[in-house]
Amino acid sequence: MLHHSEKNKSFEMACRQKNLRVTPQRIEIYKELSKAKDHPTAETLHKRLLKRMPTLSLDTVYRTLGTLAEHGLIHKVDTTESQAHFEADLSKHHHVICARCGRIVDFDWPVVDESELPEELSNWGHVERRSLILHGICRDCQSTH
Amino acid sequence: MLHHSEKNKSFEMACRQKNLRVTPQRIEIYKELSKAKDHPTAETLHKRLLKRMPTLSLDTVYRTLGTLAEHGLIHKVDTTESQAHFEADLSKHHHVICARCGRIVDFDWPVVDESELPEELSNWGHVERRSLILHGICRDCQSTH
DNA sequence: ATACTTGCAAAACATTTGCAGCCGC
DNA sequence: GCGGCTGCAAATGTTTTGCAAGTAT
Repeated sequence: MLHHSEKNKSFEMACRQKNLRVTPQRIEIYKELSKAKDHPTAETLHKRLLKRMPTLSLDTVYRTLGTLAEHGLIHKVDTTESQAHFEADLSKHHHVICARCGRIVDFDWPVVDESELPEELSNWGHVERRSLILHGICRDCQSTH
Repeated sequence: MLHHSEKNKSFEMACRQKNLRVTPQRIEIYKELSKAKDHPTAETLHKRLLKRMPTLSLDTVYRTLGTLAEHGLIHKVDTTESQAHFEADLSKHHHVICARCGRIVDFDWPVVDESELPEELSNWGHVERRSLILHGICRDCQSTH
C-alpha cells in the first residue's frame, strides 16, 4: 500500500508517461478520487472538490475522469446504473452492489483473478482485466425491510 | 433450451405471476430481445420493432425494459457505457466486452458460478447473482489495428 | 369497473462539444 | 511559443415523467 504522497507522485509520473499535462485540476480530481471509498460519480466528486476549488467546472471533471479512464490511470466501474462511477484503486478487486441503496463495496477474490479462463475464450482476443459484479441486497437494506 | 413458443408462454406466465399485464407491446419487446444475440440498447430494440409495430413509442420500450428488469424477467448488462444494454437470457453466464468496438459476447465459466464466495462477504447481505465482465480487445479489432 | 399501460409531449438527467483564453512544458 | 487544458455556454444524448386515452383483467 502506497502512502498518499507517493501515490500522488506516481500519478504525476504516470501522466507524464502518457503525455498528459499535470494540471492542478487533474491532481486534485485524482487526489479526491483516491481518498474516496465510495466509487463516486463525476457530479459527487465535483461537489466535494468545489469546497477546495470553487472555480472547478463540472465538465472538466467529466473530461478529466474520461481521459484518466481512457489511459488506464483510473477505472470506470461496471454498473447497470445510468451514472458512471469511478475508482482510483487499480489493484485486482471486485464489487458487490446493493440493488436497493446502490452502495458499491470492494472485495478480493483471487479465484477469479487467477483461474485460467475457459477454453471458449481462447481466440476471442486479448483479455486485459477481469471485473466481477455481485448483485444483491446488503444487510442494512434487508433489515430496513 | 426452450423453444421460442414455450419461452413466450412462460414469459406470459411470469408476467401474470408478477402482476404485470400481458400487453402486445411487452410480448413483442420481449420476443425481439429474446431473439437478439447482441445485447441491444432500448433504442436499437425500438428501431427493430418499428418495422412490425409502427406506433410503438421509444418511451414504452424504456419503460418496459425497466419494468421487466426490475422484476427479474430480463437483465441489464453491467457496463461502463452510458447506454444500457439488455438481454433476455437469464441463465448463468458472463460477458467479454471489446473496448474498441463495444461488442458484448457471452461465455460460461462455472468456476465463477460455483466457487464459494470469499469469507469477507459472509455478512454483507444476500448475494443474488454473479456477473463477470472481461475487458479487452477482440480479435477483429486487434487485426484492424 | 378498475387499475395498469401506452403514446405523446415535455422535462429531467447525464454527458459531450466548440471555442476563446490560459497555462504546462 | 506551441499545443494541450480549462471554463463557459450550448448542444447532444439518454432516460424519466405527467397526463389523458386506451386496454387487460
